[in-house]
Amino acid sequence: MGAVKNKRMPRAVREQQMLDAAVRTFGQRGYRAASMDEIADLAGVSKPLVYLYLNSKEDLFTACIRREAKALTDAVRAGVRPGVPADRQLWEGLRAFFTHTAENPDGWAVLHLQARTHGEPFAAEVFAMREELVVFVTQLIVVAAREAHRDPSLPEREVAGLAEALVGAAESLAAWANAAPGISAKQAAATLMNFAWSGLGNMMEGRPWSPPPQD
Amino acid sequence: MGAVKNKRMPRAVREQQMLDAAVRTFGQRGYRAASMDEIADLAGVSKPLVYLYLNSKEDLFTACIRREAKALTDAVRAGVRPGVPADRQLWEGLRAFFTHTAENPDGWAVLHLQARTHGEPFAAEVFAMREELVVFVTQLIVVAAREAHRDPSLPEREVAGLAEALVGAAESLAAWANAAPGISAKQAAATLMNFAWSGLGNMMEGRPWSPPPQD
Amino acid sequence: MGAVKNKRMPRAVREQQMLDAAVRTFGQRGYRAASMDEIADLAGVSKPLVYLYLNSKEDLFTACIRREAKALTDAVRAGVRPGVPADRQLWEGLRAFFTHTAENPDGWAVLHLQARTHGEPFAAEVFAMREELVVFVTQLIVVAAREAHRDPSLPEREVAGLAEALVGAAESLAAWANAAPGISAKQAAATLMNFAWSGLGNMMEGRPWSPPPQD
Amino acid sequence: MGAVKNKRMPRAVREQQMLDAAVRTFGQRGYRAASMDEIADLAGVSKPLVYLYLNSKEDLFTACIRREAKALTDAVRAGVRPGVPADRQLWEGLRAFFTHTAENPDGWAVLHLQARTHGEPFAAEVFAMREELVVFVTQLIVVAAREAHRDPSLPEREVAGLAEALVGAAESLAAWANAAPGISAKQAAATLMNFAWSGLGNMMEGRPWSPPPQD
DNA sequence: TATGAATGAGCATTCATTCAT
DNA sequence: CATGAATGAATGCTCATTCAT
Repeated sequence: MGAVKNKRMPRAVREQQMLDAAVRTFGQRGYRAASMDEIADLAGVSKPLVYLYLNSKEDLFTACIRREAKALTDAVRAGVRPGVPADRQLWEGLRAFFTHTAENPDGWAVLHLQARTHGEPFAAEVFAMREELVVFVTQLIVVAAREAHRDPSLPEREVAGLAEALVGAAESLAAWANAAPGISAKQAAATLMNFAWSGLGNMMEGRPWSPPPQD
Repeated sequence: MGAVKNKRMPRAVREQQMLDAAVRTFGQRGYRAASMDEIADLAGVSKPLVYLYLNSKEDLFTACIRREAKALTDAVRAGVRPGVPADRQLWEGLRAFFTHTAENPDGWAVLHLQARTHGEPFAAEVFAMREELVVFVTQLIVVAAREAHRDPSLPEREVAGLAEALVGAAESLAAWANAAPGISAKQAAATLMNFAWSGLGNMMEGRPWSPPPQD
Repeated sequence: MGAVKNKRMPRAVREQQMLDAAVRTFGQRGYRAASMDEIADLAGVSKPLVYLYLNSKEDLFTACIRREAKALTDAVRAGVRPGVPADRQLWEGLRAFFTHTAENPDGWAVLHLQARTHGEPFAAEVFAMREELVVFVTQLIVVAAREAHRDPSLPEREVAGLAEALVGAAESLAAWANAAPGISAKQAAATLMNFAWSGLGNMMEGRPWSPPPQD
Repeated sequence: MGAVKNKRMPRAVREQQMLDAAVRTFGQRGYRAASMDEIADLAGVSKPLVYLYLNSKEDLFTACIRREAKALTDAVRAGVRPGVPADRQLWEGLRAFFTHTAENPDGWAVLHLQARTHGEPFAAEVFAMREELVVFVTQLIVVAAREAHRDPSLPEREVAGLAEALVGAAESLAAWANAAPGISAKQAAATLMNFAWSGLGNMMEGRPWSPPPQD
């Protein structure tokens, strides 16, 4: 078995152990390739107990997705201070995002890779979380436009596309930063922030965005 | 069966039929959920013939990935005219990319969703293709910097990260454009080009990148 | 849960509650399909308590069979007045039989359908009850023959067969009367009594048996 | 394995072997207690082949019911000569019925015990067969009444009840004759015919029905 | 070139039953 | 008197893969 067998634990604790094991297994093997046997084993319990508490493989997977989605959005929200300027908020959010995904690779794999590839119901769960992030970014873009004292002339659909592109780039970079050794969460965030805020054209004109000195 | 049964066809033709069926099935059901039965049926042949020609499910999946990866990179390359300025080349590449993925949703699903989620060997195949695109973009960035008559002061790793972010954003937008009705490949390309070249900051200062008029 | 949870009840009462729940569940789902979980739940107790009182699923099923068998034979016996003529006794017994089975469909299902279909030990229990009824009917036939002032010329084995046929017909009609709406216990008893006493031949000669007027 | 392994048989043959094994297993163990493993083993094939040919346990059971029901009704029909008088036809039908059930105890157990106890869909299958027999008997009763030159004064529902009782008695006696050693199909048929045609009352008056001498 | 016949191995799920309190 | 926590052992079903023709 994969864990020390602590017998007779309260239900809530056992459930978390099971979710831990499930996230790890789903993240590494994939939804279909992960077997309930392996998950139960890794959690240090028998299979029937997993079913007693979490009903089915589908329900277990959904529970994993929900837990990890909440953990990620909570982490991003907790990393952003509401009062500061929009670009600053974006920067903080990105840092929190890259930090969390780096620290929870299996959870991130479940959300980013597995949940989207195994049927509507699961994809819908991640989609909801993703929308939260997209909305958050969209608002920041709008606020930033207002702060720049310019016409908020960007049409709505355009803004949606930009937010989508930004979130997509972040998701992609998270995998890149995890794979490439020596890329810290901070570096990943800086790269993306630069790209998003200044654009390639500007950067090459020697006018990059630069992170606040104390970060 | 899914196709008219034409007996005794040359091997090359049969293989393409099988790959067509496989890409469609893998793209829609996922690697594990796709059964060899369904693929053989959809291809209009018996299962043993599939094995005779393509050896195993893994090999078949790999063959799908390779074919679709080649088709995508070929499409991008074919869409870019070598002589033109770097930003123009980038724009053309993005258009070709979004057009191809929109026209081959199953192939794109195989590459973007399935291949990365089912183990190292398959992920490595897509990774190779992705690298081709990243390298292509990286070169464009370097050339653009040179064309801007500036020091290539961007450190190499930084450039790699930018290219990565751009490709990631493109991949993400491909899914978005496919899902949202009414978003054309051209619109998606424009959104991303604007975002990448000018950056959010510039765009809000009223200095967006704008596509060449004749496109 | 299926019943109000009254804590701390005397054992005898709890046992009856469990048997009630078990008869209902076994009767409706069948022996194998009935789960101890469902029975315990319907009885409003925890599973270990069911095991504490009734030992095992087999024992529980046996207890159900015995209780229902006794209830049925008691009902038949109670419905028959000893002093009256044999055909009259048979008529009273049939009425009691059809009335009881109509009022206890789950119990009757346990005896007639479930107990006989799930292995020797259970079938033997019902067989014993059935024998009681067959013996009762056999005696009535013998007495009737004597009352008719005829030689008891019917050989013993023949009489046994007749009783068997009568009981079998009754069992079959019980299901029929329960299924067909509008067939009362009395009607079912009359149909069978007529059939058994007069026979088809006689009935068609216009000489049916007729029930006593006051019934 | 339970049978000699003859490899590579045509599908139709294998299917019959599987049905043979299934009828035997279902008849002896019951629907739920019978395992697909045991059936496959007894048929001398692997489980997947059983599923390939018969789809599911439910479908397999249904196939058994249909085959055995058809065999039984065919046997009864084949045993009855259309031209002869009604009581003679009934007698021939009963003989064929008892002979067939005695020769196919497992098939009879499937129909009489198992199919009726495991859910509506299965019960409906047997019900259909039973109805055929009931209709057959009902017609015989009507014809007999006409042949007796009497008013067909028996109301329709009454006749239905009589036919039901007769078939029920036959079913019950089939089990009895199978269980009691030394009771031949002919004896069982005679007992029932006597009971049904003459009635207990008549028999005790010394006026039994008697089988045609040549039988 | 092509296929009907066949299987070993694995997987999600359920259930009767017991232990510790 | 009563229960929450836990499991060993099946069971129905599917799938990738091969053999004989």
